[in-house]
Amino acid sequence: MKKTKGHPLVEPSGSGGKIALGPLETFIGFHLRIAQDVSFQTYAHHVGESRVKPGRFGALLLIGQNPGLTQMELSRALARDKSSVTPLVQALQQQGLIIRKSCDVDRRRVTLWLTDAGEEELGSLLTHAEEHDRKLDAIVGDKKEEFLALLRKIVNELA
Amino acid sequence: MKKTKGHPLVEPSGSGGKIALGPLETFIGFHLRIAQDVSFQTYAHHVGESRVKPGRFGALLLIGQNPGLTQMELSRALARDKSSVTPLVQALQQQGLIIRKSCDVDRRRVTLWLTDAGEEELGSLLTHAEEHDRKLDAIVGDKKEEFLALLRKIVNELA
DNA sequence: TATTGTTATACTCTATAACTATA
DNA sequence: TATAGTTATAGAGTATAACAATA
Repeated sequence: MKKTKGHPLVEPSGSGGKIALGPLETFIGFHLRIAQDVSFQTYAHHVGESRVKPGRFGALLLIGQNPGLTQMELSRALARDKSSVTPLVQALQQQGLIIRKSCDVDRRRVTLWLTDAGEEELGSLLTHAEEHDRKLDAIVGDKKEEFLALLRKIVNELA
Repeated sequence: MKKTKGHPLVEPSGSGGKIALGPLETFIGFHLRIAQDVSFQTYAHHVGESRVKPGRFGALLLIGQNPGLTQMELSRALARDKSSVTPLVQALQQQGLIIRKSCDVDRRRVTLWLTDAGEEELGSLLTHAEEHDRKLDAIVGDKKEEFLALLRKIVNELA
């Protein structure tokens, strides 16, 4: 992906972007999608050649914040099917970032724990994420709390 | 995916959601991601068994709003590589929703046009999208303009 | 019977690189 | 040389269904 000056779909008019959006101009869902896309791609580019793909960062962080999390709990937290979690945690294990222990009280369950390397990697990823989010903070400015409140409201009323 | 009551990650505390988020609590990027995810899944579920996947809606709409768009223009507008656009437009063509004509003035180019069926399908998709976005409107309320302005600002300053 | 996790399988979306044809 | 589009190919990410082990 080339680095562009301004997003082709949400450009200040007159700058040469001639694509018409029609009804989408005022769709919240559409702008949410583009903003998330740009934010994610910027972050992914920033992290670059990290060993941990952006999509795995969330899992690593949830395990770090909730040691002993089971795969089903992780599945629910990520809102992904359990069969999608299996290859994810296997990859993290293979990278030496987590260990998986079977649960004593319910031997069906697998609990997840960060290794020392996992803690270290998570710390590094968090540093990058914080840098990225500081850019977003600067853009949003003093509207941040209001903005976050609306995003949370969307999540809670739609889910 | 099961229909859940409240998103597992952004739940009013005390409702049984015991997953800790740590630093993510105040990350704009994180909340953007979850909000977009929920919004998208709600829309996808709403459209249901449509012939056109949510991801193709954007392309169909851009062609509808910009008749004669070339594949490269579509590629830039969607911020996707041209090689990703080829199978996309081929699928839309196979569904009888668009036609592709080679451009007279530059015979390398392919221009894209909706068929009557494409117009009809787009109309139906737009109706669903509007219904979905009305839910978002209700959630955001009178903060909508401010909210959209922030989303646009994120896109323009990050891209 | 219900739940946890795995496996087999498949589909979508995306990209890189090499190619053709035009310019 | 540079651009528009295709093809071959590969890699994430995801889901459904059938399964084994356990509750």
